[in-house]
Amino acid sequence: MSTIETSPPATPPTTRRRQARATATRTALLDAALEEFAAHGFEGASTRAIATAAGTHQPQINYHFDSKEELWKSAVDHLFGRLDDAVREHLGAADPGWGSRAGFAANIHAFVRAAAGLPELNRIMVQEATIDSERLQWIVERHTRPRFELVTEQWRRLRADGVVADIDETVLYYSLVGAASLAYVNAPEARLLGHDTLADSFIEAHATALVTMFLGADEETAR
Amino acid sequence: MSTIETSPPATPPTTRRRQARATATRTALLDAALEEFAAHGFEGASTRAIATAAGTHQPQINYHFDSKEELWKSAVDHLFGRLDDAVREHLGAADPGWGSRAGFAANIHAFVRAAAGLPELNRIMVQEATIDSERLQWIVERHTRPRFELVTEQWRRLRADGVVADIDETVLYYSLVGAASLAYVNAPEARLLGHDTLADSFIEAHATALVTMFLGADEETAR
DNA sequence: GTCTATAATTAGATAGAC
DNA sequence: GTCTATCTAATTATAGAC
Repeated sequence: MSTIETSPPATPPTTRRRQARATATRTALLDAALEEFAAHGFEGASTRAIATAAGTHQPQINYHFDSKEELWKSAVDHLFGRLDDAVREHLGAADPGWGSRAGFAANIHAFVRAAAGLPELNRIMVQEATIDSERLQWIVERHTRPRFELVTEQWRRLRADGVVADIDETVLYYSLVGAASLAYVNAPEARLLGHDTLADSFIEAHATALVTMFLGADEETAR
Repeated sequence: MSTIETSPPATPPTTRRRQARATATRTALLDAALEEFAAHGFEGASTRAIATAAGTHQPQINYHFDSKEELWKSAVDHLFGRLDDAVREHLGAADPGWGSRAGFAANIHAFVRAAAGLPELNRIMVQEATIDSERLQWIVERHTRPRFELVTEQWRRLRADGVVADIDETVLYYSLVGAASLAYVNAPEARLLGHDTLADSFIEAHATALVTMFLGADEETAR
């Protein structure tokens, strides 16, 4: 029927436009919240400042997210989604998986580049992980634990097969994540020291160096 | 003269006791401030909570330190002093210096152990380094830059001599500091994941692993 | 759904008694 | 030097007009 291309009488254009506007407000609030939470921590961030940065007013936060805490959770979920997207993008179509030295190396490379592009993620993580709280418990069960289990499990296998160095998997996890993220978490500090850690040349040198240090020289290449 | 062992008339015991009490209050406030600032960041920390944790009242902070900002600076100075003490202690009497592989290794080992014992230090650093501010500029010029210059200068020399891997010194600095500190900064998170990163066994395995990864296997030992 | 106005709480800092 | 009481400003959340 030809009524398909006309707007349904039950939902007039004004409603649709209002919904689109509401979605835009929500998105703007999420983006602004990420920056504020990353810069000042949950308790130090101001909902007024977030709303102003999003170009709207402070009560909109309670309308769209109920509370400051729910806004934070939504922002963190959104951020981990972007991390997964970025890692997948950097891995490319031919994802080699984690089960070999080359696969683990590709994932380190992709994670370093993703971490550089999303400094807010590790800034929020490091600010929340310093003290036990309901928020930390929420983020650990929802986001950290699955990733921790994946990396440590794969390292354990490679280690058992003698492919990588004889290093405890928890030691490996925190050393690797710390080595991969601090240069971007502390980018403002590095800039004051005279170094641009967000430059492509730094990121590439960093990723390559980490693969060499954590996995050793590639014997395939050495032959 | 025998008057030496009697208390001087100009400074009666009550004054001395009051001064001792004041020093105790100052110290208690500094210790409490370190925990609060490390846990919640500068803006999230409450001077009321700090005073209560120190067993005194909130106006004492303004009396002893003028402002919240001055309290923070005093706490950070105190903390870096403790870091230097801890590193010196872990190095022991026979400090080999930085100028050789063994010396660099000894300093990595000592820094890991010191970082594990002072998690507040890297927590405060990572919270301040995420955004440019007057506090960040203060801490960089006063504490970070001298340490950054020392480490990168020594690495540059060892690298030029072919003693260590061909890795940029800024890449090395942030990878090393990040790898050495995250397990202790994020100790509450690790505990929720079921791992005690503050245990001696973890610290020792961690320090040994970092030396191997960043400096390669010791050829002296390999012979 | 968005706005203004405001309630209720908490923040850092100050005044003044002792 | 330490305390109680309080000031001013900022916080999150809510009420109600439009």
